[in-house]
Amino acid sequence: MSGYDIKRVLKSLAWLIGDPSFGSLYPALHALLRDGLATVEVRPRQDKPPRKVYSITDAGREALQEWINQPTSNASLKAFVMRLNLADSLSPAGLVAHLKQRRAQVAAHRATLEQADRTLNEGDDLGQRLALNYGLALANAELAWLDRKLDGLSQQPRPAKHVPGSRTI
Amino acid sequence: MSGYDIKRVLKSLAWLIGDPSFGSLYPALHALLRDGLATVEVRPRQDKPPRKVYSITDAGREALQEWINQPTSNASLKAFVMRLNLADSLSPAGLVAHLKQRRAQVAAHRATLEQADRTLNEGDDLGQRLALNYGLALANAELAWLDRKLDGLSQQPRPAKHVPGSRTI
DNA sequence: ATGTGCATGTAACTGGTTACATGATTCG
DNA sequence: CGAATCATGTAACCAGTTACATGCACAT
Repeated sequence: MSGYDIKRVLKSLAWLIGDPSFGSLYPALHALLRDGLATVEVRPRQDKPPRKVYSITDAGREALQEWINQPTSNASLKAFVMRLNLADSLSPAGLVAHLKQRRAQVAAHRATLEQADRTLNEGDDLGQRLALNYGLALANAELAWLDRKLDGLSQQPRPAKHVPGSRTI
Repeated sequence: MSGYDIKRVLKSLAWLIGDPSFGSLYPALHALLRDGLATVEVRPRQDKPPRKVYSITDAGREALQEWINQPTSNASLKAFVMRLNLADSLSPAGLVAHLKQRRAQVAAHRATLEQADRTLNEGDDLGQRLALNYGLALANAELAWLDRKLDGLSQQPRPAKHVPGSRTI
């Protein structure tokens, strides 16, 4: 993809992972080139300015794999979605491990929220209770989603062929 | 509260809003003092190091109100939770407005996710589809939560007295 | 005694944003 | 014909983290 393309994809997930500026994206791409993790190919087009199409190298794939596999101690939503987005590069087993890891983290997080909710006595700060309640709702929704996906993945580890109209995912 | 107290509260919501380091928290507190938005009171304690208890000033309250009221163009989860956490400082009507604003933003966001989901054809990138699906699930959960809260707030704008065992929020 | 939690701070570094700069194309 | 979108980049600035520095209290 080109830098612009990457920006567009990231933008579509802006709610989850934010939307990096070109001022950080292009330098990052240049750094990848410098480190041999990616290559560029300048594609001239009719009546259009040429685009710079970046491709990942073997070294890049290796580094990516390493990044994906390193355990995320912090339960950062952003990092999780980024990894999810790159799930292709994971083996099916790796994906399951990733989801399970996330599940454990969210469950732990929910426990701390519930703990905080319990210690916060009735009369207290409405705002804090609202925020806590919100967090719990989101955590529960995420756990439900993770369980659904994990269930689906364990039942049919690799959907051999696409059945028209099934829309699994 | 003291800087340490603030850190603890923020930490309990780390999943939602992250957990700022002391290296940013203390300087921020000093800046508030400098700008007259807060005051400190040093409270010496028996057998313990003194704590610096910060209090908001009228000017600070004003600035906070301004911050809360300014429309959040970016649907940042972090900013939303922060505002939620400070809902006390809002009038009940302000809180409702805030929730409604958020509802509109999340709905818009869900629409863009659905759009992206539709354009992403079947065979495409599993990772991207997973991330999109995840985003949709979270968005739907949040919308449901917002609707529930908005419903509750419109029915009893201000619960006059606490009824034991009700646990509304 | 040693480590963990309380409690406060500073300085170097880093990663990111904002603003700037350029230029072609497409749409109303 | 001007505005928006495509498309790429650089430089100044800023907000935050990491690492460092200090010291007391409490539990194992």
